[in-house]
Amino acid sequence: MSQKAQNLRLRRTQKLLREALVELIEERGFESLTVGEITERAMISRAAFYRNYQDKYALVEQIFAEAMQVLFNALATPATEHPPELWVRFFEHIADYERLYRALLGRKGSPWFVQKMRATLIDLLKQYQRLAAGYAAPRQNASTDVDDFVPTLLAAMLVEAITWWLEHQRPYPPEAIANRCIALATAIFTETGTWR
Amino acid sequence: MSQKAQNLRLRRTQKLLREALVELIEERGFESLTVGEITERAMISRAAFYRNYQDKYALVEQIFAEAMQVLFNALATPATEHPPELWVRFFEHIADYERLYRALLGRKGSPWFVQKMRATLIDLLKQYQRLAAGYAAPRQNASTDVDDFVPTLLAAMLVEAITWWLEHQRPYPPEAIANRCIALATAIFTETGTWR
DNA sequence: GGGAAGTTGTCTCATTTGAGACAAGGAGCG
DNA sequence: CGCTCCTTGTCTCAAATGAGACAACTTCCC
Repeated sequence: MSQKAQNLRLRRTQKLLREALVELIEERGFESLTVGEITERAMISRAAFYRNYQDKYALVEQIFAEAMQVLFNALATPATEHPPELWVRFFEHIADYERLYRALLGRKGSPWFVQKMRATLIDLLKQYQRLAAGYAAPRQNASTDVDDFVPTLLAAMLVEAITWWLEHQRPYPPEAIANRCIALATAIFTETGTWR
Repeated sequence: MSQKAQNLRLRRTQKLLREALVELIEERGFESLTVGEITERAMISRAAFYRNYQDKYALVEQIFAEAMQVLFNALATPATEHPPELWVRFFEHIADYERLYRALLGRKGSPWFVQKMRATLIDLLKQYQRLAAGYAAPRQNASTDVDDFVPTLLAAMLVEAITWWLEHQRPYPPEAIANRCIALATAIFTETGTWR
């Protein structure tokens, strides 16, 4: 992975594939795409694709994993940040990768990827939940009472929020959508007693 | 040439270089660009550049030559076309390659390329002149009395027209600018007695 | 003038890629 | 069912590229 990252040819191949993928999803949707179409648009050989990826899903997974890495690095930069800032940065990240997320989550996107995005958000939400709980009132045995129910519903809500935001040409800035989502999340956490 | 054209890697390398070149000209101008900058942006190695091109001028020459080839193919498609159609197609071609020509001819472009463009247009104008003369009144010894003076001035005028058109966001369609240029050219040809 | 830094143009060798063929397995259709 | 067409996933060998070093040259700045 670190070996690959510094190899110009592999990075270039991946970049060309990523751009071709986004273009083709916008034109024809993800599910019906063939590996041959993607590689033709990307101007690389089909053999080179299969040397680097198992299938088109593996390509998306790598692209998504790298985007998440960028996000986590951005989130980790100032260590002493307050929780709300996290979600602003999250939506800023979404805005940075707008074309990618709109393609994958939108009408022509992939149910499979939507599911993947939800799973990632569930993890992020559980981390956030622990963090917020820690800020509010540190407990001795906080590690066991975090269950999946509320994060699962919130993740679905967030994916919808992202999709709506991107498909409506981002009607307001990242801060605004982040704050609205935080308000909703806080309400739900409070309501269900999971929060504080 | 025909060998190279069907080689995916060479075509891809050229395409990446062309896009990087246009981007960098827009940002920093042509003259001060280094080969290293272009190859870095294009995500290819400097060694690969020098394997395929002598220097950055050779790169521009190839890009321009291929654009001209596309134009000539477009011009040649219907053989029984009237002269005016030629210039409409010419400006349509300019519009197709807008970014390239704007970068190379505009403020951040290259005097060297402007000169090259003029030379190409002089050739095209002389062909057009012979063609028009042939349509109007075929002569026995038409090949000797075509001199360079009027084509040279007209070419300079055309380059200015193209540059103006592109730098003003193409205020009217190809047909309109073509017809205006034809009107001017006809006036000059008529005035100097070179026409008919 | 002279030194430092950057650029050019060239080279070699390891690595990645392209072309093309192949079997296997759908998907659509008569 | 059987047929055709397309896609997948894998393989080999030839060809292009990447990394890195190099001398020669320019530019810039002291």
